[in-house]
Amino acid sequence: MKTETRKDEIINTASKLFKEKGYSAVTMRDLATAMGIKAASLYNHINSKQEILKAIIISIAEEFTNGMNTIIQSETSNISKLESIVTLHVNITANNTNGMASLNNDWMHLEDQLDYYLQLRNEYEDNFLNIIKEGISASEIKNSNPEIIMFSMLTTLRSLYLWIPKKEDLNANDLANSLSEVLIGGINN
Amino acid sequence: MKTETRKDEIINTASKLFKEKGYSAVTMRDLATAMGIKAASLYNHINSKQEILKAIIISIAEEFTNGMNTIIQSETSNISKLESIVTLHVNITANNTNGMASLNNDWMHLEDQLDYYLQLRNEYEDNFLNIIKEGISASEIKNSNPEIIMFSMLTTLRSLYLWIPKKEDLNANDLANSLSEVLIGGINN
DNA sequence: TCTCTAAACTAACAAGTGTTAGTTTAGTTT
DNA sequence: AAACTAAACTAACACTTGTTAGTTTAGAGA
Repeated sequence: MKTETRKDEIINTASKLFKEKGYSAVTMRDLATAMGIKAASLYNHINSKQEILKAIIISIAEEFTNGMNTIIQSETSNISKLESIVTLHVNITANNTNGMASLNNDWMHLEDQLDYYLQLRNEYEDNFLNIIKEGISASEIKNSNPEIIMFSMLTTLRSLYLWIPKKEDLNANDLANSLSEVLIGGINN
Repeated sequence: MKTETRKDEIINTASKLFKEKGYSAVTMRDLATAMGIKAASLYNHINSKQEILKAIIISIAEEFTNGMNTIIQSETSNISKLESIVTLHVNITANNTNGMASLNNDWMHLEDQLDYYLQLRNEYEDNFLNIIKEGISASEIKNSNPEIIMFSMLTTLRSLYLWIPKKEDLNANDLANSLSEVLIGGINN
């Protein structure tokens, strides 16, 4: 755990503000005020507002990609892969709640990195859907519309950032288990 | 079906733009361009940008409140009330996809009407949660954490606006049925 | 033809936007 | 003591923002 640089502090503060009002509604003066400095001083540490957004979103997106790659390479049942996906989302979200808000709500304001982000997202969803389809083929999962199953799971998981901060008492493992029960218990044969 | 006034056209166009980039990132000049007119001309029909947001969000929020009131007064099982909630979301979303995006993502930019919106939302969630709790008491529903069940259902339903436009071929009834199967089938005893 | 009206226009405003340039401050290293 | 460095500052820029005021246009009703 490296010590937090001033740049990291700025990015973390920005994440919090972006979560509350969205990227476009947060000005560099808002961010500076939250840091207790003047707007121009921010530029000693970062190059642009856009760079902050990119730093927040891309690193999380890559965490998801890495996690998914590990999961698809694992030799287990498809149900257990889905459980791993739930855990992946709970873990990533639990340690970067604010950043997840930007990933969900402000990705379209990425400029140079927009295409790269969309590529990662599409690959992620393709992998997710394949696990469900193979689960259905293997009779592990009910023969419902696989896209609806993925949609239902993924939107729930993507919204965790709204829910986790309200339940500080609940630990990540318990939450992942309860969620798996609700989300997967339902589609299990 | 009254004919659409110029004001309605503006609100509908605004909904579409707000869905794509969010309220704060859409300028009055963007909106005017999309309408094929100049920004100042918008003010012949509307009083402010804020009024547009209010018109979009509050009317939908009230539709949900009305729908929920009908459901809680109906004399059926709690499971069937949950199915009605799914249908309510599918129907409202299907005929105002763009508006649902603002309701989900831009409610915090409401000014005068923010408290009213939050009141409606809180009441809605309280009613939703009560149905689940009563369903558990009556052994209609698995004894899982009721808040997690609501969270899972509600976030899925709130994200329908992203999903419905991609599946024009699927009709609202089929979607509501499939969704109920996935969402409720899982928690049914 | 004259008047009315819906809906567009041009021009401008005051405030707010992201960002740059150059300077000051205070602590650390040589 | 001198030099360096991280991190703040003031001042300003060019541009964009929502909005207002006053004017023009074109079609409908009298």
